[in-house]
Amino acid sequence: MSDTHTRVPSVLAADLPSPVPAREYEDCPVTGVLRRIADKWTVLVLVLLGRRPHRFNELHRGVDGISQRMLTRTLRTLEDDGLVRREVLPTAPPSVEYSLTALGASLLTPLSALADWAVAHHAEIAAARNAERPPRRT
Amino acid sequence: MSDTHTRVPSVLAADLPSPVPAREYEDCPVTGVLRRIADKWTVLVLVLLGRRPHRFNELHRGVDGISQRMLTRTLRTLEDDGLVRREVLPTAPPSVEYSLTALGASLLTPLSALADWAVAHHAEIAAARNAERPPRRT
DNA sequence: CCGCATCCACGGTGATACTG
DNA sequence: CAGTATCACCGTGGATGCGG
Repeated sequence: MSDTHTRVPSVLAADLPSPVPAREYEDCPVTGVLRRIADKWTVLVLVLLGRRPHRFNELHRGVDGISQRMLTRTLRTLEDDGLVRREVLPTAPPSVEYSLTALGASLLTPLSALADWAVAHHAEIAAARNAERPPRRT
Repeated sequence: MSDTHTRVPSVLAADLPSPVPAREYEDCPVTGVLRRIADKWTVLVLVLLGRRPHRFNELHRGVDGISQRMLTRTLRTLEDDGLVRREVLPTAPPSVEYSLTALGASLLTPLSALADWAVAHHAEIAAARNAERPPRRT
């Protein structure tokens, strides 16, 4: 594996000029969306909601280790971004159901592609990370 | 758009039991890889290197706004994870060339899927974010 | 049951200056 | 040219307790 700077399909190779002007990366949808979902809990919540709607404490129990604060924050941000829908059910006491919007559901597909890559290659990354570094020659 | 918790293909829906045990998300390759590449500059550097190899200052000029410090850090981490290869060229003065490894190049494909989604939907996210919030009824 | 407020620790990021 | 070193800021996230 030596010459691997292949032509990349899709927007990754197509969109960015070089030098990259400031707006191209500050407003970069790719980086923006990535940072949006790359926090500690968002992906897991999306995955659970991708299976079926959940109530708040159901998610709280389902995502082991998450605090109420972070679950609330995560759900609120997902709701604000239109990825998750919040519905107050007329029960007693009131319960709240969270489910994916169409937008949120559509995100799961490309997320799956990245997930597959991660599952397939994370061991290689871990191996490379643990390998000895050659001395920093300049 | 009301009932959108469709069956999700791939590992996203398949792998995680509910309740999710701690190890399933702490070591979660998906979240791990996401957090790995979701910093401010990594994607942009990967994109530029996906087109062709670059020298250090070439990248520094190519990614407008990045500091020397962050470029060094980004490249070092990418190198440590086996996504980028660093080669010292026997010129005078010595120059250093960075290029993608096969692993790094393979990441660009799923990244493109997410990028396409981001390009297609980031406006909807922005619109939802700017919309008025209904009052928080409980 | 659901969510918010407060306090606090940590890491990512930036500005600047220095070095082989 | 290709980095290192130092200082400082701020957003993320964890713990705990209160409120509707």
